[in-house]
Amino acid sequence: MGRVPCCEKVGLKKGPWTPDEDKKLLDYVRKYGHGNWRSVPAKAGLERCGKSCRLRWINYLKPGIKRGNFTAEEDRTIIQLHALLGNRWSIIAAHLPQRTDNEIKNYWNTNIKKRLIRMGLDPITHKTIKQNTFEPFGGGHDQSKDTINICHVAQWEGARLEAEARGSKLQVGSGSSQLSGLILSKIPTQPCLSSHSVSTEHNTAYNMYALVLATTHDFRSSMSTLSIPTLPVVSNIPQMKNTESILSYKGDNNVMGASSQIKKLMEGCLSNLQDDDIMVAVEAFRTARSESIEELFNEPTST
DNA sequence: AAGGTGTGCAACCGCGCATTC
DNA sequence: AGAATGCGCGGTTGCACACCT
Repeated sequence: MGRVPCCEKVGLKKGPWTPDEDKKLLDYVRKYGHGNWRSVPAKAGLERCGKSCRLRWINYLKPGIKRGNFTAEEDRTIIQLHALLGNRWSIIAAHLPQRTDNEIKNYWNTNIKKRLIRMGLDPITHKTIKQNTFEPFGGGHDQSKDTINICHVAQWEGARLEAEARGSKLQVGSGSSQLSGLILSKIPTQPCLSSHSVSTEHNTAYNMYALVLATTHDFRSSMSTLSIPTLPVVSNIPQMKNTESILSYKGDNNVMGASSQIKKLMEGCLSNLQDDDIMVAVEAFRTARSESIEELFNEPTST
């Protein structure tokens, strides 16, 4: 059975909202609150889908929304959080309280992404593009390069999942601001397979940051954020001798297979997470200062 | 001036998750 | 337990405007 549409779409208006519609929605929500969004259009006298009303309210009408140019500080926060979280716009937006996820997403796609590309950085991994070449499999590529890339992706994914987990926690968090030794750590460029020789380029250019949650202040590992005692499963990734065993690399070419495994195994760790971790990390991140990000902001924004 | 192209952004769509019944 | 429902998210689309030729 297919999914039932969120509302009866026949006869409903689509497209840009008029000032009159805005006023109706604004007046209604101010008076009664939105309650069940599906019922809002009828009650507010709008010929719109409830979903459309919700979107309009969240992205435009809700009080306290800041519009207009992003500040350099906001830019930094977005870039840093994106490096950690990927396209988790809602979580990123949670750290820019007056901005909406939609606005941040648009800003990323139309502005920051292009600037990163122009600088030769991959907007997804934030690595230099030339070292991030996932060539089509079976296309006469260098296997050792692929292996290294896989290791990097696995490291990256692990780090990202940790951060993401904290983001999720934050979203539903209770607001406690007690710190638990959260630090920011730079993941080194250490090759995962010692038998392979790795170019200096790989070693110097691969700067990946991750949030590290340590339950004690005894940070035994300065080598990798993924070697955290409280996250044993994740910590295994960089040391894996046989990456294919977890990545299903040749089987389905899907590195995300590792992510889902890690994700599942990490679930048990989430209960230890503290609120506000992300914000603390962002502050730490700002202090740590990624060279490439600094470079980005030294570059003129207009061409 | 007119047509083509690029850009930015608001809004839509479909999916997945959570909640309710 | 499972279907129905609602919400939120991320990806995508389409329109309006700016700029170029």
